[in-house]
Amino acid sequence: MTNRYRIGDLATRLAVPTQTIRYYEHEGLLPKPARTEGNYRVYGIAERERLTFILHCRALDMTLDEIRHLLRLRDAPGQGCAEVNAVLDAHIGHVAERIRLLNDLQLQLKDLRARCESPSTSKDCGILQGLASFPTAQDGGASRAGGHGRRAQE
Amino acid sequence: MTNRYRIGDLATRLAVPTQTIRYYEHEGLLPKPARTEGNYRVYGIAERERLTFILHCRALDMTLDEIRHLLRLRDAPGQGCAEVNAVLDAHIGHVAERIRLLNDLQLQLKDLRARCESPSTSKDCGILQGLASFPTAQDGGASRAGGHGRRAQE
DNA sequence: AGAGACTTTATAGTAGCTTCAAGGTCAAGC
DNA sequence: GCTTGACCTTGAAGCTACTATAAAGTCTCT
Repeated sequence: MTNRYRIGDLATRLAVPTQTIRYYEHEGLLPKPARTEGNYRVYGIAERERLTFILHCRALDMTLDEIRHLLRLRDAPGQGCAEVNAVLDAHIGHVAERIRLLNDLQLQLKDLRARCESPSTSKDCGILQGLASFPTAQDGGASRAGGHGRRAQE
Repeated sequence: MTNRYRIGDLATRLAVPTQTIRYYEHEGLLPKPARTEGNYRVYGIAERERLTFILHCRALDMTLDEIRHLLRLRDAPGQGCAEVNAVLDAHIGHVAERIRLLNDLQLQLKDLRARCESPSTSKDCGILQGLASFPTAQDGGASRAGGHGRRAQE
């Protein structure tokens, strides 16, 4: 029976760092596991499935808060699942919004880039001038709400 | 002549928090400004234009590192501007990649969402089951490199 | 008994801010 | 002169979702 794992086993099997598992425990996404005599964490099938669930959600770019929410719903099997749909729909909405913002952004960037096709000195560079005088995005543009976070580990 | 600002004036005019201006100074994007007798920062037109440049770059979702790079090029007006083009092209590439990842994600999310159109109990919810058993994105999917950072200040 | 792989906890660092705390400065009003 | 309130100062902590490091303890094999 391979249904008892130490943290490293679980980490290897699910291809996630051990620290991340401990972090999820710290954040309350995973319960505090049983311990061996030597104080090592011991996980069973239930925990493995719970972690799999979490990792799938993360792969879909949900925040830990969204995942916490889904886990709570998952832990209440008698409840209706309308709320599950709501969480997912909200997430789909967030992603759609981000895509929209990034597409806007891409248009602006290409527009800017087109200002300097012919090499000149940076004193006369259409791009640098564009960045200095471009109309500030008052409310229609990407503003600073577009979000960052690319380059997680490039 | 309205070409001397205290930090609050500048912040109001460019619609950015004062702390952010101080932060950019700390990060070396803005130079250390002159001070009044009472140790208040004083800004002139040049600083205002520099900050405008920075804010436009941020509105285009560039990182502070990218902006630092562009500012350095801007401060060397005799240099060719091929490097400006390169920075911008790289940034356009980053944004394109993020859009691609998010589109993938959106497909997966909609697929998942389609598993639960009819309301049932969460014990039988197709979405929760899908999240528990979905094939883990080994390397082709969005994985965890897709980046976060949405909801900067929702 | 000792080497090496694994585990434990606690702490600090990442990006780009935002928020807070404790205090100093300045102009107006009484 | 003194107070009120708006503004400014610095420094430190908090946010997300980890990642990395350090110093120590445990386990397994020979």
